[in-house]
Amino acid sequence: MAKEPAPKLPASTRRSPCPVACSLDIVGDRWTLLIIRDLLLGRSRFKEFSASPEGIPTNILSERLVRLRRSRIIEQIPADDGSKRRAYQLTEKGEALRPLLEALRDWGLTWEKGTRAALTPIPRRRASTAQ
Amino acid sequence: MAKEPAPKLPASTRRSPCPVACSLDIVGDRWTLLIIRDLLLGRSRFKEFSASPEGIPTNILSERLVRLRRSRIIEQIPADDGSKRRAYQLTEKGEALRPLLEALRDWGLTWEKGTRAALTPIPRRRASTAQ
DNA sequence: TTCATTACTTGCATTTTGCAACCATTATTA
DNA sequence: TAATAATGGTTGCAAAATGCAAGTAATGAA
Repeated sequence: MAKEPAPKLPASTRRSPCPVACSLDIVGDRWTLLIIRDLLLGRSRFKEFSASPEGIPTNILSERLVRLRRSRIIEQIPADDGSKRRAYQLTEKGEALRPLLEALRDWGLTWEKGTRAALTPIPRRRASTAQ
Repeated sequence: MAKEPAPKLPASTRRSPCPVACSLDIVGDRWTLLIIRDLLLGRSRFKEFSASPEGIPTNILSERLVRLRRSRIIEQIPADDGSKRRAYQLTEKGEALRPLLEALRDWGLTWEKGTRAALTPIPRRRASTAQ
């Protein structure tokens, strides 16, 4: 990871106690929610996030994954392909962002011409269900 | 306004046709949705946005207001205090962001300790209802 | 053991942010 | 009416974040 982005985001560094502002402190940038989107779509590996059409730079992706793990929105699990590599998956806290992503999707579909649905409801996967 | 931020945000400058990515191109930063929050709470003047506890810098606020008008999310109307000054209000497209803000609020309230509700449902105001 | 892939890190140029100061109108007051 | 204050911004600049290309360490495959 490139640079330490503050130890744990303690409540004292928040801009205000407003839950909207607080949520934006955590997921309010151009890339973080795209990673969440990919996870909701079933993607789980660094390479898969990197391959998404928006083309997130690898240094940004790497830093965001660290930040998301610190915020307990994602966790690392053993990859289900038998290799030693690890995969990412949403925690319960991360899964709870689904309505937010759906709201973003619905607004975009309704008000911006030329967008096409990408975030369809997919079956939830739960931790330790390595299937 | 400080610097022209691209004429109209034509579809061709989008990172992808994904409606989530497209929405984030428009409202995906740390400040824009706080302005929308304030508008949903009934605030309508530059000074009121500026006075919110998160303390948005005035140059950022100014640039975001221009951008939001370009995206037809807000519009300027005559202030309802009889003065020559103008106020901002949400368009229908902007009001349609309400579920998104509610999702942000709910997630913050549930998962981040120490946040307090700020975005409560308030009666809608419609354009040209200068009351 | 060599090569390819994955999952990153590093360096650097460009862009955005944040802060403080300043300025032009509009409104208030004396 | 003149002076003063408040509103709604700009401007300049330092610091931080972003984006791109290139490099690297640790697997995994042949």
